[in-house]
Amino acid sequence: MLRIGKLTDYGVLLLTDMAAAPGELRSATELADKHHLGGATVAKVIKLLSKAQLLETVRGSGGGYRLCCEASAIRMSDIIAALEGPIALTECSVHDGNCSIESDCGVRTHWQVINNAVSSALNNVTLADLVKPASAMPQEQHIPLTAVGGLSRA
Amino acid sequence: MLRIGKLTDYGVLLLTDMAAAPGELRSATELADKHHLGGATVAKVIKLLSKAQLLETVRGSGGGYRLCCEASAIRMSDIIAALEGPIALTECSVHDGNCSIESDCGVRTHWQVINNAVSSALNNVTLADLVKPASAMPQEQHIPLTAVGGLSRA
DNA sequence: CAAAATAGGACTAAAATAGTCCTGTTAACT
DNA sequence: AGTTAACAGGACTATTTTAGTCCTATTTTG
Repeated sequence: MLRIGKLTDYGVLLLTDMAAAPGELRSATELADKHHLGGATVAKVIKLLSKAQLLETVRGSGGGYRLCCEASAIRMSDIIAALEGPIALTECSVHDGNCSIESDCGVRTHWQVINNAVSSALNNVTLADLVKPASAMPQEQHIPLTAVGGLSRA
Repeated sequence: MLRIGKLTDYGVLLLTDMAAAPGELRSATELADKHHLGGATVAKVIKLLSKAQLLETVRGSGGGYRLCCEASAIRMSDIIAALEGPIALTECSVHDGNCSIESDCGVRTHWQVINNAVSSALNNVTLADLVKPASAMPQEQHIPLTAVGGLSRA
């Protein structure tokens, strides 16, 4: 299973919630209560999102968080990058060098191809798409490879 | 980092190697030596690929493995599924039910959207694409979301 | 100055992954 | 027939990653 961490899952949940009431401030505890998640955990997730500037924060009593911008401007790839680090399927695609089998590997460049395909997919789904009813989403369709490549790390 | 396991990495390496000399039989130890990987580890990876029928196997002395079919018929999604199980980013997209926050979640359906985007990308990269020189791969290109959806679990 | 928030980092516990090993089966070769 | 080279399958262990918690500092309102 090509896996994404739970924290990212929570992150998407929280962001989706916030996107539903744009501009409103939400405190971490408020969100934790609402979604039945641990307060500390929510705080952790939200701090990461905030550090990545996907959220605007207001400090001090009465403060909280809100989306940095329109839901349509927040891409899935941004969210994942914020919570799991750079989108890369393998080590060698993130920092190019020193894997043990590097010398004869020759596959490294090819992982880039795959990474690009995935990044590209993730760049094209935004928070706004998640808020829309799922029925509005398109169905299966073959994408020729020539339309898939690209994107080194936007 | 949206991560794929090391075993999958090895798997791609081994398959790529085999794709370069189609039809030739390779033993697990031979492959391990060639790529400086542990014999037991290679055996494990290769047995998984074989169980998923991406490889044909010949048992007994002098036996070994070879690709089940043309490189262009082996999709990245097949390889990942063989080595990591069904392609799904979150638990709840694989077996629908019983996550702790299920009741108010409402995001579950949306993960499907994301899964589909990723699956689709992975369905459109084959072993043959990895064997080709990377320069032959297409560059960045915007894919409208309407072209991305689909694919419930091919 | 007290209370309600966020900021940031350190620590612990739990889960997933990688790696190893063992025992059984199949087939070639002598 | 016996020995050897290979695959099949599963169990186990160690390592690494991830999740979750907690503590201390800072900011701002009332």
